[in-house]
Amino acid sequence: MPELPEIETIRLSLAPNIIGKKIASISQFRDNLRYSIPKELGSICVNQTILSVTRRAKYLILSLENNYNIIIHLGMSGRFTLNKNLAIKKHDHLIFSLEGENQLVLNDPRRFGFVDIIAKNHIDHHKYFARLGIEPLTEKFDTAYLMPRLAQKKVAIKNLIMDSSIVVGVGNIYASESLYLAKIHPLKSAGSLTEYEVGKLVTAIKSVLNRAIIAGGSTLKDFVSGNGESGYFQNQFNVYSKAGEMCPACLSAIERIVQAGRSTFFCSTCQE
DNA sequence: AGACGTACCTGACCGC
DNA sequence: TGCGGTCAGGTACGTC
Repeated sequence: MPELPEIETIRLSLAPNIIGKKIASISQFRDNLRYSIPKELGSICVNQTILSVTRRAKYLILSLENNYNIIIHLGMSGRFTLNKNLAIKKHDHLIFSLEGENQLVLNDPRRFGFVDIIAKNHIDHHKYFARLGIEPLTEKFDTAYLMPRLAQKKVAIKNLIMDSSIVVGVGNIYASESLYLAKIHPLKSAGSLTEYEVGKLVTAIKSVLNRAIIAGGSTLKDFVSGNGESGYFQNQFNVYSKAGEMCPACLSAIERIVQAGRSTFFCSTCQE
């Protein structure tokens, strides 16, 4: 499900409703998602107030007053929503009951997501965070940053922009959409891009991600914000999931190929 | 090192 | 109606 814009959408929708709220209790319905859920989750979180909700890459981070962070990754199919004491649904794995009647519910059918607890001052050294590249929506992500990291690389540019050790948050949807916008062929080797092309790519990534956040993310099947609302950026896709349909610019048929086991969509006329 | 493939898991969809 | 195959937004790890 979620790439950077979807996680950011969840963060924006949850923040005003959970910051300052105390976690009254935790209900846990299984021991593990992709990885084990820490046994000390309850003892660390209960009776703690949530001070902030931030995002790093595709991780949601709930900071507690005791200097611990709850780390949540939604994998491919996770939802993290604020509900009012509804009945427990299939694939609800973890419920944070807040003071009052609201509950934060983690629901994840495929269980590719995971949850961890990290002491605040250790987060950058944690194994999930230590090797992460920079955030694409910061000023530091620019041609000067990216150019030397592409140099000499034979890997296809599509795979490279999905490499979280270089730049985080660009998943399979937004990789295809960004390359289309930059008019760069997804199979092109990263090291062969000119400085001009790298500049266009940087601009395209920022533009696609920002527009997706404004649209509340992309709902392909089941994405919803923290308030349960669908996104609508999927209506603005130019190429993703549109094999055989017409390129909006040149009317050629959009093609689908497979790279590193993932579908890539592009226009071979516009993206040379 | 880098380029792959595989594993993790459920559900939706398609053709037969 | 059911069965088998394919595909799906992500990440870590193993192997050449």
